[in-house]
Amino acid sequence: MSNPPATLNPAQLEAVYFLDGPCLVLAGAGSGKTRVITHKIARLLQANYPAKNIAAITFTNKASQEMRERARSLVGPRAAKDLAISTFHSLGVRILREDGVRLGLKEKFSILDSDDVLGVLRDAGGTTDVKLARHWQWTISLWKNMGLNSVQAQAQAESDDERVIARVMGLYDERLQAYQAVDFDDLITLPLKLLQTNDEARAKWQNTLRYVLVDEYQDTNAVQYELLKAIVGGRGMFTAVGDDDQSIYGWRGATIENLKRLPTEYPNLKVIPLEQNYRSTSSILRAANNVIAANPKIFEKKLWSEFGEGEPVALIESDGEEHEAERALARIQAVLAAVPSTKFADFAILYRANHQARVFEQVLRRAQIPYKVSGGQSFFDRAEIKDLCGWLRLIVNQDDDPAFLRAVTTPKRGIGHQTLAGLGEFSGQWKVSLFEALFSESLATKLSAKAIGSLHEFGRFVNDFQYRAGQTTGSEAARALLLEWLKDIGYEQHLYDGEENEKVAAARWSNVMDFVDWIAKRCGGKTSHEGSNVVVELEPQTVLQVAQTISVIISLAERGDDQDQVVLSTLHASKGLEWPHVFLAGVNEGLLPFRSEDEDMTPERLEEERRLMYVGITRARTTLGVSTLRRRKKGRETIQGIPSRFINEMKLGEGVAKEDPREKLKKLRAQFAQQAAEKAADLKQKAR
DNA sequence: AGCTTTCAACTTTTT
DNA sequence: GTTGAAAGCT
Repeated sequence: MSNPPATLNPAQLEAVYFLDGPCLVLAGAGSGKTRVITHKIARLLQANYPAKNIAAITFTNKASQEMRERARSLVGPRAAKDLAISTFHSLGVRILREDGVRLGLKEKFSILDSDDVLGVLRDAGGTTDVKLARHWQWTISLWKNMGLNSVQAQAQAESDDERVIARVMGLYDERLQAYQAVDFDDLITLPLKLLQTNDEARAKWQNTLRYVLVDEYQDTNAVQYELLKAIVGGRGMFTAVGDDDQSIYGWRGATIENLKRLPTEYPNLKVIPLEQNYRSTSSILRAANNVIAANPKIFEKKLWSEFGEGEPVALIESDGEEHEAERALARIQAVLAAVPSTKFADFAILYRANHQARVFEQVLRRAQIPYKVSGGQSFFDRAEIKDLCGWLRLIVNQDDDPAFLRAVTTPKRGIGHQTLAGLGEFSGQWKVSLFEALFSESLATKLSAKAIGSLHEFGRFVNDFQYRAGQTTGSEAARALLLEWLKDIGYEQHLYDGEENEKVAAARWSNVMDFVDWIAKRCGGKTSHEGSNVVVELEPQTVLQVAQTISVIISLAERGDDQDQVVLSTLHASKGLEWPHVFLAGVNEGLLPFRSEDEDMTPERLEEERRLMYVGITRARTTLGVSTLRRRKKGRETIQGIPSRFINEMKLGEGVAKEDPREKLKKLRAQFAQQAAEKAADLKQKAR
């Protein structure tokens, strides 16, 4: 993290060196948990664990990449290569690719993303209502994450609504099975089922993943817990790293029970709290500790740091959203003016709900300050763009089954789920991709001549498009080809058919046109300006070549980490990140803690909201502004704003040790010097 | 009844 | 700034 200590502190050392049994590391915010995990990996290697038998499991790909990177720099590329560092889901993929056959899954099963799932659900449940289908999707996902199958869900359903969903869930799962496809939740539940029912497989994986480290353990849900237990077995050789105070995903199935039950299920569990913080000043940590003290504790823990008192946490009261945004801007500009080494990227504005970003965007734009809104839907996440990317993926790789499923059904071309189920069954049997299966002679035993005719027509169309895409270069020719293709598949019509609102459909079509331009531009041979300052030299390319690099370009475009921008983010999305200067917006009753009209506030909900506040506070390194509104808008009305109870809980007035102002200045200077040094080191690393 | 217009409300999200 | 729902209009 920010200020890595030269050596490990005593608690970290204990956590790293304890290899004798189950271990729970309670890693407070900014306490160097990734450091502990990577050092523990190094220690395990030293203790003669082969790299391939050490598993480190994270939740996000980003965390996983970072972990691998840091492990590599610690133990060297050779050893790091074999480490089983992955997310829960990619571990699930690995298990299913190797052993899914035992559950009747072909080796090259497809993984549906949540858009694909929505499509299957609408189809299986016989609805065009996207909102309803989303509701189903959400509920089914929660059930799967609680470890229920459709039969069990039916049994525990408490309302007609739930009974309907349980029935749809049954149809949905049947359909996935027929397509040889799984959804994200299956990536956990199916490996679990495998390990629970198949002794051979269990023995194999227990032997492969001999030591397991789990990051963000407080975010695990019921099935993830069971999966871990199945892997770890009775030996209990694992280290769980987490922080009960940062558990903010209860609403999506994560359960803090997983932390509570650990000491009971593993009586010899070693619990090690990491309380020294390497991120924030004492005044920030005191506010954080004070807030979280109001929550009931499972394990005692209190953060402290050696950075000195620092700036007091500022309480900012404003008259409304616009005023608040201006105050935030003023704070940013004040620091930028006072400390020349400060970058835009040193600032974050955090809020409870996405819609709060808008006002800040306006104000920052007006002030010409670059910013990025994290978590906002990217251009490439739009349904219409994903549709087209699906097609392009298919011409790049005909064996890409999810792409096949998406392309063959958008727009509808008389190939329904019966036909696809037959094709899926066949491809599962003969272990070929859906596309390969399509031209097989023996398909006739399964499907009607009409169905086969439609499939062949589709196959020929894909082949033809693929051939021409491989021949076409230059912007104009590429554009012409793409437009002709869109016309052939009737995509514009498809958009207008699928959308009640004509304006929305028109907006979608305009996105499609942007996408076509975007690809066509890349087929030309000119120099192009990508973003604001990066210049890319482009050789003339065929459409197919561009399609091949599309995923790489997208992931590059989506990252944009390296740009110097103020960050606007939800509190949820900010977890795990840090900034020198943080502004917490809209800290009002009703917003944070959030209160919904139709659900009453249980103590548990309030506690999770409090943890959210705690997460927000602990993102800040040097300065923290907590902002509350005296008046706020609710719909068209302006209502009185009540400061959040969390503000009182921070006890901002108390415990400020009076410090010699000269001493304070010295410390601030030292901190800025450190920042500058880090930046220099950072630049140096980038230069390499 | 089916259409348009008006009005209020607006969680959190990864794989 | 968008979206769903309810009221109002033909």
